[in-house]
Amino acid sequence: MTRAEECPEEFDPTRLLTPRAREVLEAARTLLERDGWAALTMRALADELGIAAPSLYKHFASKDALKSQLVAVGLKDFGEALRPVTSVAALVRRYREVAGANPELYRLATHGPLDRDALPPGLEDWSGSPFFEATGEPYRAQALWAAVHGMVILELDGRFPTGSAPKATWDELANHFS
Amino acid sequence: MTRAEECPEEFDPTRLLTPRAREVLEAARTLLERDGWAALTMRALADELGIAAPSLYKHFASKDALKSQLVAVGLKDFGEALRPVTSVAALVRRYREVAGANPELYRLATHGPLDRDALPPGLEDWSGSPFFEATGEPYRAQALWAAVHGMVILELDGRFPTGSAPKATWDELANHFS
DNA sequence: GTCTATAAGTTGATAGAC
DNA sequence: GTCTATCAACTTATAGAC
Repeated sequence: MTRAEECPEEFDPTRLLTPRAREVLEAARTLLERDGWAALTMRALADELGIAAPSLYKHFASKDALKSQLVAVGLKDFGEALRPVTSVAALVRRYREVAGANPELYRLATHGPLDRDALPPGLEDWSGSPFFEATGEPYRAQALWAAVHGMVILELDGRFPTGSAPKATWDELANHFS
Repeated sequence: MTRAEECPEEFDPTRLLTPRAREVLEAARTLLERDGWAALTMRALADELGIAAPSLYKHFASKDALKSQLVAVGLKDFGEALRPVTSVAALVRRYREVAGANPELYRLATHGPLDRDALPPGLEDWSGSPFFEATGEPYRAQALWAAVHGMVILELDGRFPTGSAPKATWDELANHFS
C-alpha cells in the first residue's frame, strides 16, 4: 500500500485550535465513528470526555462549528490518503478503502451542502485534486469522483441488493475510466 | 420526451390506503418538496392540512410509516419516469431530469438505509431495472446507477465547484457507459 | 375523523459561580 | 476550564371526548 503524503500546513484544520480543543475534536471523531452523527449530541460528547456539556462551549462556539471542524478533518485525511496518485485503478481502490475505514466521517464530509466559509481556503480543492491528477482532465475527474462517491455511499448504506457491491461492479467502474 | 410507462398495480404503494390517507400523503409530499425532510414534522404536516397533529395518527401509525410510504412513492415515480428505456444516454438524461424535478423526494428515497420490509415486494427491483435494460449486464447496470446517483446527489447538494455539474461532465459519464 | 390536553423525552445553549 | 442550574424550544406520540 502506497504511503500517504502529508497535508500542507496551511490546510490543517486544527492549526489554530488550543490543545484542549483538539482533544475535544478527537473525542468527537471517536464518538462519531462509533455511533454516527445523529448520536453525537453535545451531552454525549461531554460524557465521552468526562465533563459537563456546557463546558464544551468554552472550546467550540457552537455545535455547528464543531461539525465544520470534523468535516475539514475528513477532507484533510481523505485527501492525504489519496496521495500520491499512481493510477485510476489504484485511486478508486484507495478511495473505497479509506471511506470504508471511516464511514461516518465520510458520510459527514460528503453529505449535504458544504459550508465552505468554515473551511481552510484551498482545502476542498486540494482534497479532490488526486482525481485530476489521475485523469488529467477536469470533466473526467469530476465524473470519476461522482461515480466513485455514488458507489461508496450506496455501499455504505447497504443499497445494493447484495449488501456490498460485488468486485465485478467496482472493476466495471474503474475500467470505464482507465 | 418519451412518455413514462405505468407502474404495475401490485407495486403501487397507495394501493391499500384510505382516500383520506392518500390526501395526507399528498400533502406530505408537497411539504417535503417545499421545505425538505427536516422541516416535515407532524405538526407542520397537520398545519398544511388544516387539522391538529394528533389527527394524523388516525391515518398513519407513526411518522416512520409515513416516511416509508413517501419513499415507496418515490421509487414508483422514478421507476415509471425511466421507462421505456431507449439508450444509456437517454436513461442518464432522464434520471437527472426526474431527480432534479423532485429533489427532496429523491434525497429521501436514496439517502441512508432502505427499510425494505415496508416496501411493496418487488418495487425496489422494478424501480432499478431500467439500468439493466439499458446496459444488458448486471454489474454494468449497478456501476451506471451508482455513477449517475453520485452525479445527481453531488449536484443537488451543490458539491461541484461550478454549482451544478457542467454538461461536459455528464457527457463524459454517459459516454463511458455507452 | 377531528378535537383538546398533555405526556415524556430530547435538544442546543446561556448565566454565573469557582 | 469546569461546574450547577436552568431555559426555551421542539419533537413524536397517547388518552379520551365528541
